[in-house]
Amino acid sequence: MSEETKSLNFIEHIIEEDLANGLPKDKLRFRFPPEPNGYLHIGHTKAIGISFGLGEKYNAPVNLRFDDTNPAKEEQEYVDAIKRDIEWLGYKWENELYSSDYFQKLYDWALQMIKDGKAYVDSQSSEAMAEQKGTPTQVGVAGPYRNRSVEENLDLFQRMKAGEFPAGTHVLRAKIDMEDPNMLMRDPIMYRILYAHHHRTGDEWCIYPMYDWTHGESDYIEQISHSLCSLEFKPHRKLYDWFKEHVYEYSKDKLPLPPKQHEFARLNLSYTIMSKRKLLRLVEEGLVSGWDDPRMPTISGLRRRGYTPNSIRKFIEKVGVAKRENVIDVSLLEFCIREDLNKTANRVMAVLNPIKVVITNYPEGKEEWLDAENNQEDESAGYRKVPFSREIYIEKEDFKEEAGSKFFRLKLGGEVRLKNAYIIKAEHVVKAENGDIEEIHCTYTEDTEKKVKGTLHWVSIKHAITAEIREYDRLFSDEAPDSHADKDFMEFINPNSLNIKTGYLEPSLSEAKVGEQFQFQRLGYFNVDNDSTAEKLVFNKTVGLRDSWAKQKPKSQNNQSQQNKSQQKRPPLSVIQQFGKKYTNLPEEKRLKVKAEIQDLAKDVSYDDLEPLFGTATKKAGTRTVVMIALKVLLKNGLERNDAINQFISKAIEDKNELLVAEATDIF
RNA sequence: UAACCUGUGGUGUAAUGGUAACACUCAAGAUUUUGAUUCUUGUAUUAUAGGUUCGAAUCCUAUCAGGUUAUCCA
Repeated sequence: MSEETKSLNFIEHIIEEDLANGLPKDKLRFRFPPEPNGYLHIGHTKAIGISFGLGEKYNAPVNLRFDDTNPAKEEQEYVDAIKRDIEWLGYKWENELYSSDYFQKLYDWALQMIKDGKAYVDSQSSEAMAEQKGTPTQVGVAGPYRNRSVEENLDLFQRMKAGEFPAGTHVLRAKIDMEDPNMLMRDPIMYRILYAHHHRTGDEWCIYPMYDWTHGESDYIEQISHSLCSLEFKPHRKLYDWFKEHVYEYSKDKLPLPPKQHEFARLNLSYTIMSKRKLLRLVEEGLVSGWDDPRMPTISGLRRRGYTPNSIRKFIEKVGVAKRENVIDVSLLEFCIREDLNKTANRVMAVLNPIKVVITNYPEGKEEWLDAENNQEDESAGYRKVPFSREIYIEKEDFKEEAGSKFFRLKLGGEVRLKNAYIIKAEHVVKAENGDIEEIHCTYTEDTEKKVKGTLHWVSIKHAITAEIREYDRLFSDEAPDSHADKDFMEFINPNSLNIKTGYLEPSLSEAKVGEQFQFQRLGYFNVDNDSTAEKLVFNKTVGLRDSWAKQKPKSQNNQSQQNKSQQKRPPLSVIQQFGKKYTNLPEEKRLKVKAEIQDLAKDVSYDDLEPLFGTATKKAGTRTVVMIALKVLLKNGLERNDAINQFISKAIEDKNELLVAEATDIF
């Protein structure tokens, strides 16, 4: 029910308006139209989420339509993968459809267009046509075949279909306007000859319709009410509408609803690439193990990495829908998966960088099976037993011989709690000749009520099982790897995006099944990879836990430089101007604070920069006031008065705003 | 330098002429047998300049910035 109070995005506004203007609700129909030439990635999820989400919201059908008009690139493998991914995300399509189902209909309409003089066969080379097309700043010119007779066009087009011509010799073009400022309107190609085997129609056709001719008409045939796509199709809209208006004239009796296209900004994720072509390159050049490599932004990659459908849908919901370019921070995706897994994943203990701890006052050979809560966020998750013994592993970085009071973990002479077990105290260390610590000798107490600051996870060495642990880092070291005109995105590949190690896990994990998800306590969320076998467990690290301790350590270099950057970014005067906008509305206490800040900033402002602001509109009293404050500082620092200054001040004294008058009088 | 689109905290999204809000990030604190979770608090925003209006993020004009468009791809 909280849905009702949620604000609408611009597409929902459009739909609401259409409904208000008389579109019956049962005419609402959407579609998701992938080309089966690659795997779906997180960017597609946005488009999927929008169209299928709208379907769910309005209880309207959503078609899954494969835009399969280019047999050279498309394969059944991709159709299967796309269906699997959409299903996995939890969406249900009304009909599974293919643009290739409409080839005959499209062909019939094309014949009609030719008869109406709206299309013609061109027989030039693609180079010649490109030349005639002009450029964005220069209009195109008509080619020599533009005015062929209807009979000739009809004859040629039918013979194109019959396979009488080699590929590339003729095309069918819409006859629109070679001078249109929108280049897509300069007689776009509708059909080309292609002798390729189509994954559905086989060798039935040797002419294939182009995207613009196919896509909109497929929407129309399916009676899609709102055809939603990403921003780069905006210029296509004019052509979409042109085709639509013509076929509508031919078929309005049977197909009464002309669809409308609307465009939204597609999703970009920081530190990743979204282009299918580029993702394919990563696969083909072996930089990743496949389309479902856990580092890939593909849906299959995210699935294997341990992302849940829930978390991805939540992410898309949070990202929103609008028309401006955007780059979403990966931290939002990480937040969504943590939020989901925090509620559902059972907690277990695993040590990834082990160091041996010997509990000297615990009897040799003794073992205890202690109770451990599976998930404190979920009471129904229950308890399990974990074995404890004299020798355990803890993480290397959980121990320091000496450390300050901010280090809550184990140090010599210090006490720490072992999760689900006892409290131990580090007595001394055993070192190898090279100085490396080999063992930490501790004593334990059974008084677990005692208050200690730190709690560590651990595993009993005798009982531990081993597993391969795959830890991932971002695939690219650059925030926007494919946005550099002068550099190939491959230059930004992070060589350390995969780190494989052996982990020591509590024995309950020997039962873990492929796909099962856990929280390795204090480390992160992990799932069992497909590569796991009965002999060898393999885990993927889905995402780490938030770690405010890790953040503290590199503070000195990291944070400061970041802060400096943001401070340097804006010149002092523009900061002052910003203050000016709200200055007159601030509560007094805050205003004084701001004023002091302005006075401080004004020291770095030159008169030449300030003077233009004397001309600020009369009604913008706030800006004039802060300029006055800044001016005062400049005068105090030795600036000579001139006519412009005097005029500015005397005009201010006559103002109706008291703050401005006060500042001006003060200076006067 | 043609046409079209877009400019709201660091990031993303609301507010549809009437108190600029929500989420993530970041920071501080409380709780905690995970330095997690949870809770509280905080920093920070309408690209610029004019105009219309009692009142502008919203409408108008200009400027600036970014993006898109020239495959027989989709």
